Amino acid sequence: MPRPIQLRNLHAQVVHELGQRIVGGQLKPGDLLPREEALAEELQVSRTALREAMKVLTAKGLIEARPKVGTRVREARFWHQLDADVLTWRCATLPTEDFVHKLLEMREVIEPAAAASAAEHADEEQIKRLQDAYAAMAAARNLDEWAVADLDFHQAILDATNNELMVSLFAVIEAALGTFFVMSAQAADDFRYSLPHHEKVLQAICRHRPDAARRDMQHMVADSRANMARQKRAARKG
Amino acid sequence: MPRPIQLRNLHAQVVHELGQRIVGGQLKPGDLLPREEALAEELQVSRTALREAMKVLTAKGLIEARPKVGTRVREARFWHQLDADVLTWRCATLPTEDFVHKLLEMREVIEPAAAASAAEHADEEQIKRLQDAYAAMAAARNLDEWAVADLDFHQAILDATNNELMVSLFAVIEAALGTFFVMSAQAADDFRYSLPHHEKVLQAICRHRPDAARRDMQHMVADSRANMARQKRAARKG
DNA sequence: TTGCAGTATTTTGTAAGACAAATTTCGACA
DNA sequence: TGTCGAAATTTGTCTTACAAAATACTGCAA
Repeated sequence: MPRPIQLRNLHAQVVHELGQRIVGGQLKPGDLLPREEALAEELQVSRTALREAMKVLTAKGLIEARPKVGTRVREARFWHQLDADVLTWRCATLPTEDFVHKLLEMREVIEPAAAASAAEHADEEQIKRLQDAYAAMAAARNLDEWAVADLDFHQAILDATNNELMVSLFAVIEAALGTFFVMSAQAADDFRYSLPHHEKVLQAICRHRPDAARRDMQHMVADSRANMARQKRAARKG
Repeated sequence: MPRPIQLRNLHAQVVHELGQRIVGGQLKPGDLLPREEALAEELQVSRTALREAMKVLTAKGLIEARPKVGTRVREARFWHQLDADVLTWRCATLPTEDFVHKLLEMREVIEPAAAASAAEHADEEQIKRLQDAYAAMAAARNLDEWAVADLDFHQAILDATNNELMVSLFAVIEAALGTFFVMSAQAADDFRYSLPHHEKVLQAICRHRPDAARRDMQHMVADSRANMARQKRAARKG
């Protein structure tokens, strides 16, 4: 008996439901939502709960409400694309090739710079955490364990920059790596292939060598891109 | 007669008011907000409007509500630091030297990469817009006109990457440039000093030279950093 | 027929009151 | 002293009512 996904709050569920409809393309920019009373009835919630959800979606730039005229879906250029929820909704279905490319471009920009900054600013505790994450990757016995440890590793690097703006970009890295994990789930045998790349980056950061850290991270992401392309070809021949 | 700042909606005003109190440090992480009924009375709004505002602040990661225990201000590491509102609230008062440094670090990461990507991906219309923005900068007769055109120029570059994730980083650039404009408001005589830098970047993008665009943009941001340091020294002595 | 003004209508915005659900706290009892 | 259960408090949800804003329409006059 598949019970419905229980998010903590009712309005959180509504946010998720409508957000997914919009970002997923079921509701298109320019579309007019049903009036609040009708939509509330359709979703089986009170107008109060619905409105709390709508305010959140408005804050994410997805919709725009005006008296008398109604509530419209905004153009995609107004969406807060870096918002963790928006990214999650975009990756809910397997992302398009185009979007995967954009995620990779972001990694290529963010991660080498973050690695360099981390090599410069990381304190001992942060380096310890990085080492722990690496150890967990080395010890991973399946793709799931690897994925958790890998995310931890990359987050630890962002944290080690000691720049909270950089840290907030983790949502993007998470989306990119998450997509990659899903795509490589089929070929799950050699999930540890990138461990040497991680070790190099780890060493460079431990030794406080920004340039080396940047270069090694560039290699890691470039390799990741190549691997993704390989996955794609395999999937096509499939 | 200074009328209160009229944001469109009541709850938008409440979002602004509470958001500023939190990000501005008047309410600190761990602090417990008054219960909804009391806070609503303090702010002279209904509980309904207050709750719509609280949901927005929750979505921005600033607060966390739980039944019986109340609503707490979350630790800064959970705040959505890239959110345009959060950035605005942080820059509402003149930012700390530390934060200015972090904004500059972000510019150094984002803008050279964006310029390179723009040189690769920009279409004719996007280049036209970039040229228009440059022309407006060249024609600017005061710091205000310059600021508008400058923001336009940098946004046009992000748009020309044709990567909506990159475009969403404009909120960060806007905060960084905005802070810079405020700081250099005193020495408003040579506000056009960086025009040659902009011209070089423009040319590189027009000619589709990614490497040149990256390098020239690096120079521009480095120069901006040097100028900021100069402002700071002047402010200390002055 | 066309333009304008004023009115009607529709939709979101705000308020208020009641009750449900969750969670902590405190007390009773073993 | 420990554990279980009841009470109290705070957020969560629903309902109803009305205010405000903006469009659409209607009728009048030029």
